[in-house]
Amino acid sequence: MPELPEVETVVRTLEKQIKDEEILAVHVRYPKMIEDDVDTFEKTLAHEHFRRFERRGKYLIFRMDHVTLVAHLRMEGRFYLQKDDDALNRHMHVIFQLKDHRQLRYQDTRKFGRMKLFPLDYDFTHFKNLGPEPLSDAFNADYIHAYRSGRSEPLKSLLLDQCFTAGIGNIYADEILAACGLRPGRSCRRITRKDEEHIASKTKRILQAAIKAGGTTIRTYTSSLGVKGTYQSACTVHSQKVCARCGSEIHVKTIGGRSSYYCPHCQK
DNA sequence: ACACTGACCTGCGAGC
DNA sequence: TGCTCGCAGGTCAGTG
Repeated sequence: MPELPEVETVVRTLEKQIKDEEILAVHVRYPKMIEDDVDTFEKTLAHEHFRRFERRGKYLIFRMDHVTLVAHLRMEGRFYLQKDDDALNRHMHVIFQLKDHRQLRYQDTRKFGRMKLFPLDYDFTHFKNLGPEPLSDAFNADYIHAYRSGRSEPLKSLLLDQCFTAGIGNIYADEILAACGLRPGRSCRRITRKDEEHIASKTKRILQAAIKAGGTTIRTYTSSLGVKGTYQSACTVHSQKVCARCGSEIHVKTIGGRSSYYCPHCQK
């Protein structure tokens, strides 16, 4: 499940590997993956070069010469960079033939990922009503206070709301709330100023640590190009049986439609 | 306007 | 062993 740290890792890894590489041709094997007309998509990207690599929330943004390619990995999307004579597997849905006999291959077992083209200078600041980047100064206690006013949803749902802040998914939402000592089911109406400050600071600390570790490798997800993150060993509650802090049994509860892990002893 | 549910997909593991 | 079923989760459309 690529979240912000995993997407950041993929973007930075691809930047190292394919910056200024030319696409000779694109082959889309699963048309629904492309939100544009597939023929136009393939033709537009031919002979474009990967120039700049950006991320907004969980979206990967590739600035080419004349167009911007945006990709969302959803749950299981990943990029591989392989030789063009390496065998394809049946989950590789979009193939970018590069000039140097390599292919950038988008693999997605569950076919949830999407790609779309935008104008070269498209501004993604307010894209899809995405909230501020959690690592930016704009994501602070005052902002959290203003956003949650008038709302009563569980804290877990708030953190997963991409309009609140962009890039947090199920794993990091659980980890952030554990670090704050707050239960995922707690109403966002019932928190204090101190909690708001904790949410802002713990979010930044956890995401930064995860980026440093190259993201989390959990279940089916590994980063592109064989890069494996190591952050999963730092998870204190998510997918855990026992609380790393107090040894209590971790509880799992569905909140906002997602399994939420928490320690009933450490989180109130 | 807000909050919740199901659809999109496939593979995997539990249970019978 | 072999089958069915539920679950995994990011986003969005649809519903209450």
